[in-house]
Amino acid sequence: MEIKLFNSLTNQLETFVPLRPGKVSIYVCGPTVYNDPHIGNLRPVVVFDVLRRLFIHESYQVTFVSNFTDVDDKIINRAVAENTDESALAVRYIREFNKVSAAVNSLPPTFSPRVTKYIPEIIRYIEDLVANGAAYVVDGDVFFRVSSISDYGELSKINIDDLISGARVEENAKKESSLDFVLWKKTDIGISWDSRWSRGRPGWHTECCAMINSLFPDGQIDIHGGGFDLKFPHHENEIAQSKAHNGNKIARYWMHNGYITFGEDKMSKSIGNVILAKDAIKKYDGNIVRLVLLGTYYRSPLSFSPDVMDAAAIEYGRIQNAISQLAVVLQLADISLIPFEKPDIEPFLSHLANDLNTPNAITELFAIIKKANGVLRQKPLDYRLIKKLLIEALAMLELLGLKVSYPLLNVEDKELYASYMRLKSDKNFAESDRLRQILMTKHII
RNA sequence: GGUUCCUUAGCCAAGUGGUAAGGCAAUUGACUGCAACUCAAUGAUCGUCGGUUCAACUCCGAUAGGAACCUCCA
Repeated sequence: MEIKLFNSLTNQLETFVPLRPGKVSIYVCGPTVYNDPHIGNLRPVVVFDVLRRLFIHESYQVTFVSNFTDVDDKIINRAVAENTDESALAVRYIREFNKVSAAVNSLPPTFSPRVTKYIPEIIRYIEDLVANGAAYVVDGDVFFRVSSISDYGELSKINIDDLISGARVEENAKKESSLDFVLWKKTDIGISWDSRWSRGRPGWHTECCAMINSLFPDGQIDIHGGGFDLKFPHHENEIAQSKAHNGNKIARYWMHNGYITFGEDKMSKSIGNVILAKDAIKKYDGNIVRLVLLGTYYRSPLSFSPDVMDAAAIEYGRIQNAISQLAVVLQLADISLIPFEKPDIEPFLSHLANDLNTPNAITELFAIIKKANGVLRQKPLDYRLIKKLLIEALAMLELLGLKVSYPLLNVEDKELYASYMRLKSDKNFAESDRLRQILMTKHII
């Protein structure tokens, strides 16, 4: 199936064509690990996981990379404040991030590189840039020379002159131009490494370049993803460095997910209106959080509120309930749950393939659920149809990454169910209600 | 100051130049021994004002309101 993606670089919907046939490389900018992740951090985790699942379904061999930024001022400051070291702090929040990612059923990345493990690669990358004139050294700091490349601003669509005139940035006297950004920062505070320029640490923008350059041929990938806020300056600067270093734009397709808002405001650590991922998952459920995150087109802002969560909880319950009933009915009739044919989920897939339109895809899922609930009430049960619907629904849920469970009945369960039905038709309601309670506890009805 | 984007029923949220998906809530029915589950029906002319067009929510312009980026941030 043809997969169309909205490319932020061209601002157009484009048909996906891989760099290498049958393979897809996806790199998603991961978190700076200085704090508990909030639900906004989870949006790219879920969105790009669905993209990955779509590619897997379409028989691509997917390499999925998401990094951890474990060198950063915030980490250093926090480590100092907590009287611990950066590494311990980073490890703690990496673990926390992995935990909530797993809780929303996102597949673990193929690679999860950490900046601290790529220092030699980063230094080498910067050395290359200095060597070819794209970077310059001033007093132990290294800056990227934006004027050395063409079309700076092509991703964020920012006009360089406007950027310079409208800059709120405090001018750094060391830089040749206010557009130039730091690649290596001389420092005597916090974690640092030796380089030929100074003892210091890398700037933020080089890590992704160095990692991608190390992990992929020609330092080029198919899809680079992340939040909208990374477009500028982070991704713009990645493109700039890669142009200077490898002569390419690092990625063919750039995808940016929208923010999660709370009320009208962006949910942000600096505003302090965040809902932590672990709290949302604890209060509701990873599946429900995931359903909320997929209920809105990934490029649109998503408003998060208790109302939205409650609605999703009900929706998820309905999905779960229908799946469970379908599976039980089949088992009571001793029909295998193993698929007899490939599920036909064409409309669902085409919605996903249309730039990951998960809201419309979910609508297809609801259509199946509604149909199933009707079929389950028909008098002579149409087992073939029931099985077909179950298999289709499960295939959709797998692509969305939503987990549902259904009971597996043993002989005892089936006998219990039969007794329940017999007592009920005998109008022995006292006893049938007792069995019903047991069956309900086992989630069989 | 510069740039980009958004505005669809009570809430969430898709969408196409030809008279608006879906979900939650609500109301009314149906099913039912009771309950749970479930099903059906009912609601918006798409911020406002103009323009283009045979036809616009969907294109263009203006206006109001909101948001984001330009500084660490998914």
